[in-house]
Amino acid sequence: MAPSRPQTVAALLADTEPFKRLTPAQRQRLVAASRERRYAKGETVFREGQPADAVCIVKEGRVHLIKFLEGGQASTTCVMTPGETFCCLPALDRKPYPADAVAAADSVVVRVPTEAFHQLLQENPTFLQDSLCLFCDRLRQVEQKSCLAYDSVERRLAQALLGLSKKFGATVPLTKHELAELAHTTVETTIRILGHFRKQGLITSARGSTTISKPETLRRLAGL
Amino acid sequence: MAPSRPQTVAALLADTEPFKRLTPAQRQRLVAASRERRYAKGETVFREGQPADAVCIVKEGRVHLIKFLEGGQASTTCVMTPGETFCCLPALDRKPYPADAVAAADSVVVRVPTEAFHQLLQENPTFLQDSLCLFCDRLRQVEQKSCLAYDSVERRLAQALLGLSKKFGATVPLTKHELAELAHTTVETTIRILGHFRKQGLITSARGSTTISKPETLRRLAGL
DNA sequence: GGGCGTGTATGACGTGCGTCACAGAGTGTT
DNA sequence: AACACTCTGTGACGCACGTCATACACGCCC
Repeated sequence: MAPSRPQTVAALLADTEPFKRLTPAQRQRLVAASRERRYAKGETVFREGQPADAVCIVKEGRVHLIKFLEGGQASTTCVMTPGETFCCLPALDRKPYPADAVAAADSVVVRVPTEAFHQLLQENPTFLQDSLCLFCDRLRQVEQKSCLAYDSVERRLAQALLGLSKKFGATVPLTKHELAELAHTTVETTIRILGHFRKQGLITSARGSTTISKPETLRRLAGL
Repeated sequence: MAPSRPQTVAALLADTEPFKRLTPAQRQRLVAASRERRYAKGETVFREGQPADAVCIVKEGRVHLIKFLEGGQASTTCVMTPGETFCCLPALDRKPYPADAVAAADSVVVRVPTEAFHQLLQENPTFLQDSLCLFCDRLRQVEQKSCLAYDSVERRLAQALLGLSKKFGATVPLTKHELAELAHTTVETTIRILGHFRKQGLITSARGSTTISKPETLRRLAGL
C-alpha cells in the first residue's frame, strides 16, 4: 500500500468543508496532488509570515493556531481537530500564513497544495461559492470572538470550555496551561477559576483534562 | 437636477473598492439601482440582525459600526469615512447585518441594494475576485485586531489614534468618549492616559478633537 | 532508587483600570 | 441672562488579575 493512502484521504475530504460538494473526480485531483505528513507533539506545521504553500486538514491529533503577542506571550486562537480545514485564507488571496500552527499532540495532517486549491476555485463557481460562505462564517465568528475579548476571565474560560466540548465532548483533553493560552490568561488564574467551577460542581478536573458536568449552568455563566 | 445626483455617485464608486475595476456601464447599473440618503448625527443607518438590504458607502460625514456587549456597553469596531464601503459581508452570504451602524456626524450614505450587488457578483468573476480580496484583507485585519484586545489601554489608545490619523490626518475629530468606545475603555481612563501623552508632548488635545504631534514616538508606544 | 521536567495547586503582593462622585468650561436654546 | 447639556478633567476607592515564590504529585530516563 502506498504510504500516502489516497483512498482514506479522499474519504476525509468527502466529509469536510469546503470539499463536500465537489464531484469525486474533482476531489481525486486534489487528493492526487496532496500529501500526508506526521507531526510529533510540539512540532511546527508552519509559521506566521511563511508563504502559504498548502491548505491543511487535520486527520489525526490536534493542531493549535497560535499568535505571538508583544512580549512573546503566546495566544492560541483556534484548536483544530480531525476533519477540520485550516488556512484556506491564504489560498484565496495568496498571502502568507497569518499565524503559527503547532501540533499540540502527535498528529497527521493532509496538505493540499495552494496551487491545486486555487485552480479548482477558478474553474468551479460552486466550489468558489462554498469557500466564500465558509469564509463569511469565519469572519463573523472572529468578529464575535473579538467582542468576547473584553469579558472577564471567568467568562472567557467558560466559553473556551464550552467551545472545546463541541469538538471533544464533555471531557476536554487540554492541560490548564493550554486552556490559559486559549482564554488569554495565566495558568494560575485558570487554575483558581476552574477551582471555583469545581466547588460549584460545574466541572471535574484531572491531570491533562477537565470534564464538564453541568453544561447548562456553565453556559449561563458564560453569558450565552 | 435629480435629488439623487447620479453622476456624483458614479464618480464616488469609481474611486472606491471593490467597484474601481468595474466598467462604467456596470457601475452605471449599480448607480441606477442605488439611493442616496442623509442621516442626522446620532441617527441609525441599520441595526444588528436586520436583513441586509443594502451595501453602504459613506459619501459625507462619519459612520460608526457598533457592537453592544453584555451589560449594554457599546463598543465601536470601525469608523467609516467618505469613500469607504461597509457591510459587503451580508451581500456575499445574504445573512443579516453583523453590527449596528450609526451616523456619528451628519452624514450622507449611498445605499446599493444587496440584490444588484449580488447579481453583479454572479455575472462578473473579476468583481467577485476583487470583493474576495477585500474580504480576505478584512479578515486579516480583524484577526490582527482581536490580538490587540489584550494589550494595555495605553497601547490600544495609541493604536486607535494612529489608525484614525490615517483617515483624518494629524488631527482626529473624535470626542474623548468616542475614543474610549474605540479603545474599549472608559472616558475617565481615556482622559487620564491622553493626559500622560500630552505631558510627554506626543499630542495636543482640544474639545472634540486631539491632534498627534509626534507620530513616531506614539508608534513606538503602540508597539508598531 | 534518585534526579528532573511538567502539570497542578495555593498564598502574598502589587497594580491597572473600572466605578463613583464632583466640578469647571463650552455650546446651544429659550 | 438663565438654564440645560455635553465635554473635559481630577481625586478616592476597590477589585480582578498578573506576578512571584513555594510546594507537591506524577511520569520519564539514567
